[in-house]
Amino acid sequence: MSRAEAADEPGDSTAPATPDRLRRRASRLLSQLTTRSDRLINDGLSRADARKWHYAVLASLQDHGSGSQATLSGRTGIHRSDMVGVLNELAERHLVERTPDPDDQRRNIITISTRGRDHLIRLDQVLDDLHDELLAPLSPAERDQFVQLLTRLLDHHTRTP
Amino acid sequence: MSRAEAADEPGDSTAPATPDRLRRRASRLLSQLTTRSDRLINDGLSRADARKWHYAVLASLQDHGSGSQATLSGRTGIHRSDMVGVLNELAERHLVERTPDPDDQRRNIITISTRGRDHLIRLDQVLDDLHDELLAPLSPAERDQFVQLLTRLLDHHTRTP
DNA sequence: CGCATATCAGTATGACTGATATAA
DNA sequence: CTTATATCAGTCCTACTGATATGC
Repeated sequence: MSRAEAADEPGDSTAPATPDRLRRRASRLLSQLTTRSDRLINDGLSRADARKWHYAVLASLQDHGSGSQATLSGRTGIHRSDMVGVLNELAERHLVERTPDPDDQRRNIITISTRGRDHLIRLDQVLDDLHDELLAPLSPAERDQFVQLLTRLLDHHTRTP
Repeated sequence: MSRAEAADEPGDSTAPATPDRLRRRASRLLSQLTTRSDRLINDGLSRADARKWHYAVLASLQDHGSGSQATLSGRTGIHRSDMVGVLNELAERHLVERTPDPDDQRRNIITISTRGRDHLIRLDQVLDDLHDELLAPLSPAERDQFVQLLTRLLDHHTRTP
């Protein structure tokens, strides 16, 4: 708890209260890091003819089974109105199938195809490598803790909007 | 519930090693958390007639002294072409002054005003509260570690693009 | 000349809003 | 009549690109 900057003079010429206060703001660190993270991931995935949304949908289908577009929207965090376009791209590549739900004519049931499963395996490998690059400076234990902290924060702000 | 989301029992042979692999990807956690963090910060700052860029520029001026727009751009991470508009907003509010550099006619020297210093103090208080909300689920020690991990990652990716 | 600076116009992206048709 | 779903059109924000005028 020893903060070496307890005494600062606001009217003084050049005496910062905290050295580099900008660099300590979690919100700024988050958004700047995310900008770079997103670029890294997007570039890497585009080399595999994919986007991060593709991965999210395919992984969700694989891990939690088929579902309507609204269901997938909730699972992946992709907005309902953006889901249409993502599924169009996935269907074009024959990675998912979109069939009308016989029980509810408003819904489509989205199913992952065999090709989709294969693709997902590749994307998981690509993402493993990319995350290795993203988290390069951290030890395995630190990576775990980082993910854990992020998860707790996100959960908190997801349930408490 | 309809039977559309029924196949979510991972009892088959291809059960995922980690349940919910989507939720473990640091890149996804980062971008989703940043979305919420940005919204929190933007909303809070807009109630104080400010944006996060305003804070970045004012804090940079206060902590590192006056400088050209290009200098500020480097310090704050705000893109050169966006700096113009930010400084227009700050100058409108008389929080900074933009004077031509006598030594180099291409440059403007940006200086924080007394009013700007006062405003910065307010913004720092606002941001303290907002970060308290942002980091609510974490203990003080965890917040420090979170900031530390983010800093190391960002530094790595800033110096190694 | 090449280079840096400030400025402006425009792009690409992502999250989102609002409206609509359809069906429950 | 109200709600849910899928879809479409368009908004707002942010980071960025490219071009230009000017001065070093």
